[in-house]
Amino acid sequence: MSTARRAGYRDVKQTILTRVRDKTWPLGTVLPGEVALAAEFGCARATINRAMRELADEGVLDRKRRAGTTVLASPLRHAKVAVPSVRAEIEATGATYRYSLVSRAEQPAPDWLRARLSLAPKAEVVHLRCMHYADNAPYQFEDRWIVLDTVPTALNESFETIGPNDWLISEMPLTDIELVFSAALAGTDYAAFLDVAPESPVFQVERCTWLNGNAVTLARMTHPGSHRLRTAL
Amino acid sequence: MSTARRAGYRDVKQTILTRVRDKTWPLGTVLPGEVALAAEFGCARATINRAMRELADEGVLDRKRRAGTTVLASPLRHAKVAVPSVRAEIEATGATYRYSLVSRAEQPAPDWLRARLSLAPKAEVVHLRCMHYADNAPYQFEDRWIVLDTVPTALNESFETIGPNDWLISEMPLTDIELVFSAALAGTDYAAFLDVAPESPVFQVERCTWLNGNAVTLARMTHPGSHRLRTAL
DNA sequence: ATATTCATTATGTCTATACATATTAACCAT
DNA sequence: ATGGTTAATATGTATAGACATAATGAATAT
Repeated sequence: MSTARRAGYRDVKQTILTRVRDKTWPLGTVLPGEVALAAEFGCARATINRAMRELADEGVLDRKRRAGTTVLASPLRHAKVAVPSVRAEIEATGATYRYSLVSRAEQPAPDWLRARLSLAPKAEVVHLRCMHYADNAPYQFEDRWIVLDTVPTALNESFETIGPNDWLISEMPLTDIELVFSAALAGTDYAAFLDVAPESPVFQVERCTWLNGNAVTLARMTHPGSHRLRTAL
Repeated sequence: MSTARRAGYRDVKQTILTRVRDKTWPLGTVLPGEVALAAEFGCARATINRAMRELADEGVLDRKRRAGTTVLASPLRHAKVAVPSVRAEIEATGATYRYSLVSRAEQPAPDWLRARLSLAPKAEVVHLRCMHYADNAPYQFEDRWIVLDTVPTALNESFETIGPNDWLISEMPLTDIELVFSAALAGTDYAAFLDVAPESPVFQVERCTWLNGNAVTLARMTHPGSHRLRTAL
């Protein structure tokens, strides 16, 4: 009558999750060991192991050798933020993407940037300013600094037809990303590029990327305040 | 001479990652099958499987039955955003946390909220307005709506000493979260609470949470524009 | 009391094997 | 050509058994 196939790791995960959610196993509970659960579910220890390991990866459980598996405090502490390239972000909405280079300069890294990225005193960077349009409406103004010590090939690239983000993705491996979100006022500079009033709010995302501890690039991306970064999980 | 223990799944992961990064296996490459790699690394197929599966989970590889495993475009598409409670967020910086309830009202859900959370026409909500201080300086103004159909116990809670977020965490399980980040102007209302000028920018995070498809609560959290939400991966 | 040693225990990882399942490519009939 | 059937194939999942490793707590020595 029932569809009871043997329990797979998904079934086990689901059941454990339910028991955590309905407080059958409240906060801090140490769950039965893998062998015990394997007996209960009638499956192999490896199956229980995978279920519990994945729940631990997802932040639901905490596992320690010898100590056993415990229920963690807040089941949902983390959300994933998609970090698509602007192009992908725009094209995903069905709009037409257009890129335009505003300026390009090779220069010594300004002090604030050296401090921010822990650069050497005489580090050189390429500073780009770019615009990204969605259906010809201003979508994002991008201030981009690329560290030449880490990415020397940036010297030979004009960035007139390809955006720095798309170029870097195809050119450079990355190991770390740091994101900072904040709000600011448009001011005269951004206002002109984004076609909004200087006293209107703008939404900024700063993205630093690193390769094995060496700074690769810093991007400061500015959107009209009406822009919304949506994410789920 | 070499420390060559038998390759574990971590070693396999590392080696594959290196080959992806140094373009030994460029974008779109279909990697050798699991059996072939198992032979190369001198380990069992399950070991290769785990390594590749985890890399797929991390967004480096794409796996399809029969089609094989391919190298994905952007090695870092997702970042995790920590969603701590305000209290934890403030106390993590070493500052003293203070909470204060501004207002509390039980009312029918306004139209925009009903639409936003897909509520029934006659749904009732508790609307709270709260302030969170770090070292007695305004840190966050919180507009909070709690859906009474889903959380009836909110009726009996005054929220005068405990913030709605802390209360909900201890009270309710959650299954889904949606976050929206944006920028806005303070305006007279927020300005007074956050102690900033009305024409200054504010940073807003809207958080909807759900339990099995039923809306639990919506929080609109407003910070002074200088606030920075930092995240890494 | 304090430190050291050591057995115990739960998880961590690997192996070899088996069967399931999605997808493609080749084949065949129309 | 077109459409449907089928076999081959790579991954997906499960199994039992084995050994590794970290953490605990008890027993022991200082």
